Amino acid sequence: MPGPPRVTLDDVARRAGVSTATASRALGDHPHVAAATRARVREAAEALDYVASPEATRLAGGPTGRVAVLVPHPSRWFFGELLEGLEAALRAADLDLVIFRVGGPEERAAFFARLPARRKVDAVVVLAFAVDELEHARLASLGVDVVAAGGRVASYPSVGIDDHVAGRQAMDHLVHLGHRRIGMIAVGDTQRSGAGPSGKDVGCLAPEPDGRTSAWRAALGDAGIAPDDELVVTVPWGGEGGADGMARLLGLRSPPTAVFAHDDETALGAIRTLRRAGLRVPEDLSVIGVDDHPLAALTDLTTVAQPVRAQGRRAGELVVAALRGELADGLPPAELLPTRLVLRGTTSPPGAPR
Amino acid sequence: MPGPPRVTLDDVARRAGVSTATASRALGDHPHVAAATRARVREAAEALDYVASPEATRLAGGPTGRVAVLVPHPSRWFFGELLEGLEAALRAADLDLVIFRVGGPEERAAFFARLPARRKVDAVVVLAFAVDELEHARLASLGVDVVAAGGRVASYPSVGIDDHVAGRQAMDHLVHLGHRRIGMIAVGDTQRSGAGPSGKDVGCLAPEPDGRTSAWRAALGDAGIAPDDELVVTVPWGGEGGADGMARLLGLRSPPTAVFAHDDETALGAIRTLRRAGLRVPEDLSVIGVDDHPLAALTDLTTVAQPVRAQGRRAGELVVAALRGELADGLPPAELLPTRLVLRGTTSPPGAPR
DNA sequence: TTGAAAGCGCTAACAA
DNA sequence: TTGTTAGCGCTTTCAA
Repeated sequence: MPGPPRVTLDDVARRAGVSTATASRALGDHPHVAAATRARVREAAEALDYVASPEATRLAGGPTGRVAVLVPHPSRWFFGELLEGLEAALRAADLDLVIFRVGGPEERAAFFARLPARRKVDAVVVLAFAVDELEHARLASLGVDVVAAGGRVASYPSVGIDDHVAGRQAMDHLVHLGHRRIGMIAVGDTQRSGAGPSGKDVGCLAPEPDGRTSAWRAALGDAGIAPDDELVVTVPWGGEGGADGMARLLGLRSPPTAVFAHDDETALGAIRTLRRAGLRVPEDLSVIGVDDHPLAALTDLTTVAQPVRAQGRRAGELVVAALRGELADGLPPAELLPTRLVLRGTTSPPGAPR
Repeated sequence: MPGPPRVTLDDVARRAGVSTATASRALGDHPHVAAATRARVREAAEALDYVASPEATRLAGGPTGRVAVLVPHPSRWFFGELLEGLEAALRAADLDLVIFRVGGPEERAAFFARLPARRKVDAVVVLAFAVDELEHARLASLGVDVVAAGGRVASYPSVGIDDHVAGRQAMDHLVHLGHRRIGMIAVGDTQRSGAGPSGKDVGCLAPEPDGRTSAWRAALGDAGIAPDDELVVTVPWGGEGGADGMARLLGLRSPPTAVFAHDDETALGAIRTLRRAGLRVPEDLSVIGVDDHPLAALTDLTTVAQPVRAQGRRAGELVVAALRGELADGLPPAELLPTRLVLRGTTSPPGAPR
């Protein structure tokens, strides 16, 4: 690996017949550079295929041009979509994305203990997880901008959806269909690192603890139905979790006629359990999810769609704005992107003719 | 954003009572440093919570400590898994992962034209796509090590599976069940950027053009069945593609009794079409995929499992070895990880009693 | 074994 | 508007 011959700013400056200082200014779009000079420098740079050394740039006081992203589970569709959107927005601004996985509690603790992103990035994007007090302090110690995507974190600018509204869209749909006994398969927040070091978990830094579940309760209340907590089961994320949750609901003395699953993958798991139990969806039991995962369309799953990639993209734009110092002071903005009900084939009125 | 007070090597050296040169050597595990001195420096660094500035390190001639990964579609399970494995291996070696999306032809062309990774990384990992001659040259111009994961690229060290073997495992299973008319839903290689600039596509740099399809042909041949090309349909990647492919196969004068889908998501799409057509799986038609996607277990899909995350992890290890100069010279190693048939509920003998 | 000193390539005062 | 110059924090000769 000999490496290509390095073209330096000196080379460019020499070719353009100016000093390196002028060359630097010209390339950096600084004011006070004659248009002709600027053009000449640009040409020289172009001709020489010049690329500034990011290291030297940074060392001399510039930004790193890098953004860290903290992602719990890169292989899940939701996070992958966020990542795609984020990458696109940052790439457009010529920023590089450095990925840090913070999945399980150990990985997460390791990240915040060692802070491997230290001194390496201009900003950090947190993907869809609650940040506790200690973590918040560690992040602050990086001295860089922080943005949250895919979930709200009160202390940072963020972009996400309103989980309560999304939940209401799902629940209201079921209620309007005439269901009165509606189950909920919630997903245990495996993201939480547990209670903080002080023993108290810091709610104010966490995303809405349970927007979708609170929507379940509220929708029932508004419909004059007394919420039966027995109908809420909490499971680990994923299809298997959904399958288990559904099994638990079916084991109730009085099972629900409809189920609101935290997300599409959980919903698909629930449907598997129903199929295995010989129950028909939606004739015997309706199921609705959240996300509009590609497989939802494929499996004809009724769901509440959320624009995931757009959340990532918008978060990237917030990062760019923050780095330009264009973010308004005061309360960090919390942008909520719209969700919408997508009617498909897994919901129908209760006891509908097969 | 005031940023934290920066601790420099000078601070560490001063605290340890040595020169920066010695401190640098001590921290960098160089020879010719007294054990006691080394310990003292280490302590000082620890106490001061010192982190070397990567920029300064690099500028002074060290490595960047960064690896670029070129990924076509971050939101797909397969790529997400590769990413997770890769990140884990690199993180263990204290290397950062910078992500570059190279999805569509434009993005891809843009990447290779601008080469935004230039001067920023010590190595590049290419995730599961063919690299044409021009791209190969551009990558070489980076002057860094290149490793391929999730697919073979002849000129680079790589880790993947043997697509032909995987295909045979699937096909042989169907053949052994007694199927003689077996369809194949292949996935169009949307990764190829098309013919190179010279008009000729460079086969030698591409992964096996079609291991799974060649397995289809070979398995039939070995079973004494004349392959009918009509039974091979090529579709775009994804569930919808699979659904279309299946529809085309059903439209044949003589449809197959079993179908080998390129991957699980394609297979799931195919199954949807079958369900909508009122056909039972596997009684009327068997379906098998490749991957062992989490949803395969959930949907009881018979498949050929491949260890995706392990491929990513192993690729990361190859990168680390390469950076240490530990990679044997000569032919780049092509590691093939084992695949295995996972029997589930979507395959059965043809015309099996329902 | 350790220290002094010279850069690495760039940006940002400060002068001109 | 442009040039001169002094670092940014580290690694690495070369001497001691």
